[in-house]
Amino acid sequence: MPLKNTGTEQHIKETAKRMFFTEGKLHATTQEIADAAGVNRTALHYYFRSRDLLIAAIFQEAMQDLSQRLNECMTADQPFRDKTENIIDVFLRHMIAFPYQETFLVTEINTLGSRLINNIQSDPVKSYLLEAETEMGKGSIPPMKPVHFLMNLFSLLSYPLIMAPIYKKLFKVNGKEFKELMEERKGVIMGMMFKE
Amino acid sequence: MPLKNTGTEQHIKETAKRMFFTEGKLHATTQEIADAAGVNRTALHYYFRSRDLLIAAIFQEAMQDLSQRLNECMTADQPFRDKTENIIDVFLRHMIAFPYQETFLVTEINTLGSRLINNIQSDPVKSYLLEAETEMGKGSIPPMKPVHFLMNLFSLLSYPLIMAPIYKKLFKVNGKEFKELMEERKGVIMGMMFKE
DNA sequence: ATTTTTCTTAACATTTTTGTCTAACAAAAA
DNA sequence: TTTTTGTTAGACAAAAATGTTAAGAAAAAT
Repeated sequence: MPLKNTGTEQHIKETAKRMFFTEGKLHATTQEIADAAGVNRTALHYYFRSRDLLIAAIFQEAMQDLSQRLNECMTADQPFRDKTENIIDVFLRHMIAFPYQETFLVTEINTLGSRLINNIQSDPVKSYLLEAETEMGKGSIPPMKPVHFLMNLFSLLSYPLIMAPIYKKLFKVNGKEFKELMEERKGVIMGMMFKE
Repeated sequence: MPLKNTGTEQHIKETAKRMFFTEGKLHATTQEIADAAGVNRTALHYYFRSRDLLIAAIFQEAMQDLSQRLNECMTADQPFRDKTENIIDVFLRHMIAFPYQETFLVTEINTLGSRLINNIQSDPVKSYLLEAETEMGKGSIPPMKPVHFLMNLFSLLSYPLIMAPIYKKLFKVNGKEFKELMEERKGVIMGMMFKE
């Protein structure tokens, strides 16, 4: 089977991801995606058959990507503090590049139903939660239900980037200044999560 | 000029808000909104003229509501700790009822442009940030740029509720259990924000 | 080289969504 | 009452978005 493979399929998918995950344009039409990718809209149907299937493909990959990142970070063979620091690094970098990936996922789930995520792997998270509990016993992090610890961590990582358009106005900072603020977040978050 | 005012206009707007802000159905069509409101779709055009104007009205009110909440909370005449506790109460309650209001705002800004929010009031926030700075001097909260303190606060408040559909699966909790977790957040957040 | 397959596009068709028009009806005002 | 005004619904129209077909170009295989 010959495959010309000019990379158009990947290119379309990546362009769509950029619009959804990076630019936060959750209402993007097939025409807008095709235009942004610099291809005829038919190409989009040639590779994905329908808009819904393109969305489904993107959803699955985003879910897969999230699962894998969680997996790798949570089950890494590292001391708890290092592991958490790595989670911050990895997720913060990801949020800077794709701030609306989770928003996209949640929006799709809300419109199509939560059965879309029955394949999510919760074991790696569970093991991290156990480690957090142990750590609380040692006293290096304040005692609370481990899920709260994890929600706190992800909240501090993610929310400011999702709210960027509003925060920029509210704090009167420009794009560059906001970016600098985000670079400072790692230190801030570590300070919040661990007793210094 | 007689105004029959059967409440239909308000009812349509509230239904639309419920779909957008509470259910997170950001792609809702006029037909879906009309159906949910139990009115003919024409009523929607009669009162709002077009879909875009309905969206614009909802956007403005949501923005207004956010501004006002910020204003009232941030400039209340209270000691800093009490004030912060009140912010948590008010915003947590709001997030439980309308978890996707901010998401809606940001999505609209991303599609229509950030000039939509040039009327946002940043003075009340500024005064709260100054108070936070004073408080850091006193040592009751850890030293950091005040904006980080505020972003931390809002993150801890908001993000878990936005991610609810994913977190329920990831933590294997049902709706009731998740709701209970959210009720616990106030204490958790206070513990995170203030040195105990 | 030519045949086959993959890829890309333009033109067209269908479906979905939005918007308009008119008639019907009710309630208030004249 | 009748006239006017506000409100609702049905039918229709227009626009927007999605989907299909057919045909040609480019690459791979024979």
